[in-house]
This record gives sequence, C-alpha cells and structure tokens, in this order.
Amino acid sequence: MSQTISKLAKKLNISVEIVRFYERKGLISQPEKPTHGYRHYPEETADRIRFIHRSKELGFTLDEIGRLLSLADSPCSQVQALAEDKLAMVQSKMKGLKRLEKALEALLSQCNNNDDDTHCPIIDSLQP
Amino acid sequence: MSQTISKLAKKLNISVEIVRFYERKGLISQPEKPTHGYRHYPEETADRIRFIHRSKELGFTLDEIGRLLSLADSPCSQVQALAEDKLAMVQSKMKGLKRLEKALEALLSQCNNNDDDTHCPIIDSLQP
DNA sequence: CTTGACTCTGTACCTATGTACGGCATTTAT
DNA sequence: ATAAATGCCGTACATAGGTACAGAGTCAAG
Repeated sequence: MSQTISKLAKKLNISVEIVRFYERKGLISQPEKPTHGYRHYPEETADRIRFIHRSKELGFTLDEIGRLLSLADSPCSQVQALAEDKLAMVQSKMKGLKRLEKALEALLSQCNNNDDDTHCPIIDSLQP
Repeated sequence: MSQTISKLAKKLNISVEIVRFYERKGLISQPEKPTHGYRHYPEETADRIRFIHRSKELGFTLDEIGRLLSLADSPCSQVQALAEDKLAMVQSKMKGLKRLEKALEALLSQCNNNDDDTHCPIIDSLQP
C-alpha cells in the first residue's frame, strides 16, 4: 500500500517539494524506490510528516524536530528536557512582550494627555 | 566627541560589520566623514543602536524598528497611531505564545504522571 | 619611513524554511 | 502511440539578520 510522492503530498496538503526537502533534511528517510528510482511511501511516512507539522506548530524548529524524532525511543526525561527548554523560551519571550506592552500603554496614555499635536511625548520617552 | 566605527562597535559589543549593516538598512544614518571617507560617530548613534537592540529583543524586526525610529519627527497623532499598531501586534504575538505555552505545559504534565522513564508520552501525543 | 592596525566598498556566504524551475526520464490516459 | 502528467536531480531564489572576505586606501607608533 505505498503511494507516489504527489499522492502523499496531496493527502497532507503540502507540496511535493516539501517532501523532498524534509528528506534532504533527514526528517524522513528515502523510501523504497522500486521502479526507476521513483519514491514510494508507506503510510508511516504520512504519520511522520503529521508529527513534524504538529511539532512545528508548537514552535519547534526542524532541527529540534529531528532530535525529537530520534528521541522517540529515548527515556522520557530527555524528551521532557527539550520541551522544557522550549517552554522556558516561550515564557521568556512573553515576559519581554509584556514589558513592551506596558511600555507602549504608558506611552499612549501620555499622548492622551497631550494637547500639542506637533510634538509627541512618545518620542522623548523612546530616547535612551 | 566623535568616535571611529571600531570604537563604537567595541563599546556596544557588536561587530564593525553590524554597524555598517544597520547603515545599509537605513537604521542609522551615515555620519560625518571628515577624513578620507572615514565614519565618525556621535554618541547619539550609540543610543540609537541601543534602542535598536532593545527593540529587537522584544521581537521587532529591523523593518519595524526602522518605522519606530522614523516616528521621531512626526506629529503626535501619527506616532500614536503607529504605537497603537505595535501594541496590537505585541498583544497578538502574546496570544500566540500563550497558546503555545498551554500546549507545552499540557505535554509536560503528561510526563510528570509517567512512571516509565523508558517511554515518553510526549512522543505519543505528537504522533497522529 | 615602515609596519601594523584600521577603514573603505562591494560582494559572497551563512542559517532556516521553504519555493520555483530547467532539463530529462517515465508513467498514464486517450 | 503519443501527449500530458508525474517523477527525478540539482540548483537558484526568497527573506531576515547577519558574517566574512578581498583588495585598496589611511592612520598611528616606533
């Protein structure tokens, strides 16, 4: 029950090029190529690509996903460590954005108390 | 009180090339070049680059930072409008990160209920 | 005055994640 | 049997944000 690259791509709603791209990146392995070098994929490859896409949505890079995939049979603690790193990164980014949000809100409130449209207090605040 | 490009770069702990790169991108203007085309920077350039770096840490692209910087001589109402755009962008970015955080936390909580270190439930969750 | 440290411009290269295309082989539909 | 579709490989391009030279000019110390 194997399928050509375009069938696979269509099923996953991605381009044929992306399948080959993932192969070049080592995320999926080159399958059996019975007739004249044509790739024929088993259903597991589709699963693997779905895994890749889910992980991508969670903010993992393709490199990290490669590591995740190779950890598939590793102790839970290793996988956990990777996810924890990612979580820490996300949380630190959020902290920075929260700071910025506060700063922008503060700036905007200064504008609201400003009668003089020719000069903006935001600019003064942005200057170090 | 002007300084050469390498003095500036060293003070800011960045490479000389980056200073020129920012110049090419229009983020800083080419300064006075009194002797044979050598750049000599006033202290404001250092301030400007510090501003760029702070903004970068908060997830602004260089293009966006360019726009922020160009607000300097605009009427308050324009500055305000752009700041509001940024605020909306920041909030939307935070929303995305929050979703990610929740997803990662959900994965990790599965690990914590897992006695079997030889097999990770994260991998199962990502599997279709 | 020579040597070594800077500086200039311009271009090429790098990573990440693809996208697109040229040129040729093969398979499938008519 | 032939034309269209699909496949292959290799390479170039795109974006963002740099990084690294090459080759030539200039400045500063001994």
